Amino acid sequence: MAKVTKEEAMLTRHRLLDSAETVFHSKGFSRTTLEDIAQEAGFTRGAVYWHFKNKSDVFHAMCERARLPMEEIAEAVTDSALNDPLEHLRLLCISFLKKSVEDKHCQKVFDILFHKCEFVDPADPVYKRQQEAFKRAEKLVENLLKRAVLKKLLPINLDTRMATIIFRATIEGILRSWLFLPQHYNLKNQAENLVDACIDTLRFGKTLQKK
Amino acid sequence: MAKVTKEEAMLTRHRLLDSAETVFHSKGFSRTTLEDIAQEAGFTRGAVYWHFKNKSDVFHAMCERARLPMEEIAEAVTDSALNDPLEHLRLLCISFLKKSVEDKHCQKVFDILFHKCEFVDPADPVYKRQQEAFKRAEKLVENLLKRAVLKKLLPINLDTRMATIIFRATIEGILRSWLFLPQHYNLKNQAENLVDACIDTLRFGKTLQKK
DNA sequence: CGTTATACATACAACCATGAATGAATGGTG
DNA sequence: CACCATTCATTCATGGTTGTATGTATAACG
Repeated sequence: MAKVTKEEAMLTRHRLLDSAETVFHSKGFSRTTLEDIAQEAGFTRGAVYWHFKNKSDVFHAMCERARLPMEEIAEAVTDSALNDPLEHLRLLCISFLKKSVEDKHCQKVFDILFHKCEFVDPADPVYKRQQEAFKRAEKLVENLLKRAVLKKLLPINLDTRMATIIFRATIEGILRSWLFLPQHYNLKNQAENLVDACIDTLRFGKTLQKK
Repeated sequence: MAKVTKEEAMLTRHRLLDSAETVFHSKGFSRTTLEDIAQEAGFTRGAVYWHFKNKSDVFHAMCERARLPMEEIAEAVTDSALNDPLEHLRLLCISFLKKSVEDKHCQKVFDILFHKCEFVDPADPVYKRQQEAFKRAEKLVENLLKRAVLKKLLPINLDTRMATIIFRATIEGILRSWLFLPQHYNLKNQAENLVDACIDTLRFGKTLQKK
């Protein structure tokens, strides 16, 4: 028993990543061994060490794989809301939240990133990934807010900097809290309302306006 | 060299917890050894095993110690804003955020809880602590919101449930994001504005009103 | 003032995960 | 068809951490 088709090899790679998702999710990053991951997928550690450098590399690959569906969403939204930056932001957040509820892969990976791993070494690729994701999200939001202001969809004197910070923090907080206690309420049903409420803050809040 | 005063023993206990804070914060929970904690404080593992059952027990004690200053804040606020539930909530959040910035102990512990440990086993005391802290915060917020509605400080038809969820998530998200990138902006200066913006959402948001 | 429990340091045994080294079997390639 | 690289399994050596057991000096106590 050894040596399979290239396709089969890619399949085992994905099975290993699936396995990593489940095991990381149930045991946490630090407590899972490569033995756990291999066994869950029906292989041995040899397979893992062939496809990946070490445990951190498995983690990195797992995150990278989960990134694609999210980017697809972003592109789909960009196409559908071309000239309305505020609607763009709205749809982006709603689909982001809904996707995190519906897609079990995304859900697990986000839950792992929020609650089942540690961010310690700033040189760690996963740490840098998160930092960049944060900054990218901020730039995206702030850019959309500024365009919305220009189009008079938001108050002319909106403090876009503070608005961005609080808006992004809210979306993140909503997802993180729900992942921590999913049975607490139905996020899938409430996603629109919650996002709309966030946008209300931008529209009607006096505190976020300068001077 | 052995056997010191009871006071000295209490002092070493606190020094070990200080040490735990710094080491957990710099290396993360899973990567820190009891040897690390002991050495940082100038003791050996024997001292740690005398004062605590194991590493989880150290962690638990560390959290427990950091809890007190936060509760003092809550009490101080309760005294100062007796008949204005909305102002109560406002002061509570502002002082909570400011304390997290000013008090280095609180800051480290929160950073550890957010980014440098894993929440896996629901039976783990620390996991349960967090769950209960979450639920307590929600009840506190919702209670204050309901009282504010009764006092006509907030719209009569406010959906307090959703309002609570989004409000608490925002405050948590703000703190977490700032801890992740503290140099991103000055939270201490902006705390009031951010909290006021959250309260604006409750006041002026149409989406959070029922029907 | 003698005894005992305390507050640590030191020493020891056991386990477990890692990473590399090796093996084996087959698919791809000329 | 022969050879080599691929894909995984198996084995081995190693180190590092844990928990406990033991040692010890002294503060607390009667």
